[in-house]
Amino acid sequence: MSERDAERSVSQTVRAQLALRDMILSGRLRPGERISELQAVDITGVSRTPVRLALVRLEDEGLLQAIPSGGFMVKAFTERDILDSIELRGTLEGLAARFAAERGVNARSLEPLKECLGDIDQLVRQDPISVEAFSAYVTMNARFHALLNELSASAPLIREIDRVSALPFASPSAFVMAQSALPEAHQILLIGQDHHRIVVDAIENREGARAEAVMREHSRLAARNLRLAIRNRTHLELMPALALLKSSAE
Amino acid sequence: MSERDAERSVSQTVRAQLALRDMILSGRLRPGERISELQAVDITGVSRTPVRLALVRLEDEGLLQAIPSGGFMVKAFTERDILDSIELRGTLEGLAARFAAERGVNARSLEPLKECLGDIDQLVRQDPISVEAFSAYVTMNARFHALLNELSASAPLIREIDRVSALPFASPSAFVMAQSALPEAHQILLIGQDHHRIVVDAIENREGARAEAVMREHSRLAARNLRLAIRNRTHLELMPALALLKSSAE
DNA sequence: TGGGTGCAAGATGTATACAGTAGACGCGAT
DNA sequence: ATCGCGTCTACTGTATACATCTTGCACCCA
Repeated sequence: MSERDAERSVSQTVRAQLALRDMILSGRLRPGERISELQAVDITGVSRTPVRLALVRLEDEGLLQAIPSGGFMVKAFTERDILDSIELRGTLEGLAARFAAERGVNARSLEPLKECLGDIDQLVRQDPISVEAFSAYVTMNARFHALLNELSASAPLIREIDRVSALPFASPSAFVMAQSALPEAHQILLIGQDHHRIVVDAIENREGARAEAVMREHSRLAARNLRLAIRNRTHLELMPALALLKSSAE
Repeated sequence: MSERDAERSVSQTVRAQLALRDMILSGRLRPGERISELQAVDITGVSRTPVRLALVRLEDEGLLQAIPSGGFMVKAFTERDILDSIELRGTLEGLAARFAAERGVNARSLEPLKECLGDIDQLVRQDPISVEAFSAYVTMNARFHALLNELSASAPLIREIDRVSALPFASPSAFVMAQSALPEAHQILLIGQDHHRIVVDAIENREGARAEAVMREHSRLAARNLRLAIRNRTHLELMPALALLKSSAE
């Protein structure tokens, strides 16, 4: 399918949503700035109706904030908001891991997870790790987390995790690329992979508390990465989500 | 302000949303049933544009489910979904309590919470408890939980708690009224109030783990109520949310 | 009789016209 | 000079007309 066909196949609403999200995350629309519907029409090239739907969707995605008198503005986040969102994700993923462990999962469901574990092993075995490997890690890591969440077999929980992870700075892989520029990079990746291994082991042995605790701690690696990267001012361009930071030290 | 004025002052979108939500929760629209936009126009009396927005909002509220080929259907929930949602709320409220405890709150912020505690005390002191007192309890309980969540001072967390609690069967007071018909009613209320007291104490003493644990356990009272009420088949009409139950034993 | 194809009806997706309202700017009066 | 009022502009909220797509039913052919 050609790119043009693909563009035609998605609805105007989705197209508008993607375009606006891109504008926001790239920082071309600054936090606090009001987005008028007509302005959004100019940006996206679609009419007001789908633009309106896209704005509503971006609002509950958390990127926009409704103005009481009508309309929307770009939401601003504090560093605390970001750290809290990461802790929030960790808590939810911890709950998912606990559910999986306590309720038990059959051996076959664990197979793809272990396979994924092996794939990541191969990546982190390199020293130093290439940028391509980092990029591959982001993909595999996302897959691992998705598989893990599914093991909870809890639709309401998965829904909330997906929602929280949709925030650009709260996803499991948000700051992995930024981390690639840090001297501690390799070590952090090895620790993260150890967490992965432990949580699978805990689930297999039906150790709910252990599974929960390690997933919580796992999310704090992302918090650590964020703090390191901000303090070192290294490669802030690898973390586009930071465009949403209020009073940013950018 | 007259009722008619009030009706005029809210937008058509909100009015449509309220009308449709009412139809869903009252069971007049059955789980799995498709809601066409034109049908919704007939029900609400507003045009398709605001109806569409209302449907989108109800979707991310969790009451509707998008159909891949377009349109929406009423979402169906299993008993497990409901129990998981309650556990989910408890986990989030636990996190809020832990944040409050670990980060510390000044004495003045605790005052309204303690006041609320006292008000609930007066209610549960009655024996037996009148239906009016149960109704008042629902209000005070909601206030207590709201104040507690605010103590976390975490906007992202409060946002998620509000979202989860918006599900009609996951809110802190969802099954309190049903409980009013149970013989264990008074005892359960006293235990719940004890939890309230403990979490305030834990926050005051900066005992994060204790605050978190008690709020988790607190939510399980709701789960217990639900199970009791369903098994006893008592006053299912007091739990309109159960209209959403899949293959319900209604 | 069963399966496939085509048509029709009704649904959603989209665009646009119109109405109502909030906010800003300027002008006048005190 | 400052405060208040009025007007004007531009935005959002709403309704509706049009286009496209899905789906269900009927008919025809094998």
